[in-house]
Amino acid sequence: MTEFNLKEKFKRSDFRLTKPRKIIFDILENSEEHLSAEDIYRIAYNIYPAIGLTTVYRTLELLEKMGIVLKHDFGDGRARYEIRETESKRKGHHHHLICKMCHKVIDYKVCMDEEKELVKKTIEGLEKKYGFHITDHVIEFYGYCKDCYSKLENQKKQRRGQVI
Amino acid sequence: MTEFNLKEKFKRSDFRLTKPRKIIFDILENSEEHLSAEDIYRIAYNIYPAIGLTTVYRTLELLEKMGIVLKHDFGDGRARYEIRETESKRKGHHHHLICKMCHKVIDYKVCMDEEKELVKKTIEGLEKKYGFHITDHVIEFYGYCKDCYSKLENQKKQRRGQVI
DNA sequence: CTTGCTGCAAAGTGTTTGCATACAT
DNA sequence: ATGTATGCAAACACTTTGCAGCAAG
Repeated sequence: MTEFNLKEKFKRSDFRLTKPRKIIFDILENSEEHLSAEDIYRIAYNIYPAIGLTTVYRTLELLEKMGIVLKHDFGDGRARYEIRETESKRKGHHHHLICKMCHKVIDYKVCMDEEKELVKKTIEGLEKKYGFHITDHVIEFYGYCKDCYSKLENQKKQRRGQVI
Repeated sequence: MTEFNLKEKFKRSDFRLTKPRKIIFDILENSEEHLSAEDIYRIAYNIYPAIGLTTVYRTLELLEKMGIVLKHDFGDGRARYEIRETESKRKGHHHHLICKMCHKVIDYKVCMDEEKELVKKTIEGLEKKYGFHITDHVIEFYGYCKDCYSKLENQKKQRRGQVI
């Protein structure tokens, strides 16, 4: 059985359960979003204005090293953090669909057993072949969302118009 | 038939084929690595010391927008660029295996038709469901390479030793 | 009490921008 | 000739570090 409470998990570790950490854990556990350090800082600040952005960065770094949080780069110039599915009651395993223009990210649930099976097989193969110890995988699809795609098409049309 | 020469492709476009661009194209076409802007700048500098790092960034941005180059973040704090397989005689379609500690990246070729089929099916499903126009996908496995993994294990042992 | 954790300010680092000049077409 | 592309320097934005004080265990 997986334990879904970061605070519990932390008490059992050698790290200290401080006020800033408690707040950051709550935010991560209760968010569906991909939060940046700044996002988390702002939310935390409302609860506990004494908190510093540095602490947010340091806590996230710690959580990442502990394998509790995943750090992503979706191309908008800042790292985004997300709690792992095994640590969250809310998030199941999912992949990402990312707009290269507005950087919107859609989580989509993986339902196909076929895919899970294939990923498992791939991991086994890679670990054997390259001697890696694999802990995570990322499957992401990049492109343009509906809105940005039509903007793009309009731009093309306009450019053609100017040339004529 | 795909055209494998960036310079040719560029002549047909509305952009100007300048000396810095020629050099950057050559570097990208002839490299097997995932180069950073700085890497490319250094190689280019040896051929043409008048080149500026800014130009490298701007050229890479342009190539990315044209869909000729892929920009990656492997977690070492700088973007890395790689020519697309359709633009290169050298690189076939591949995915990445990334060490979270030393940031080494292994390219592995995808041979399984099963996987290609699944990816195709997934893309079609996502485009329909979310109205996205998908242009790229990324499949990456993260973990620790053999060396870093044993370093990690040693650290754990030492820490246990200290506690006793 | 001990020492890990915190917040602040400052430094660091990759990347982008403003601008006058050079150059491809 | 004309307008795009360039290189430099400066600006930016996110992230990390040094340090003295605070507080969890």
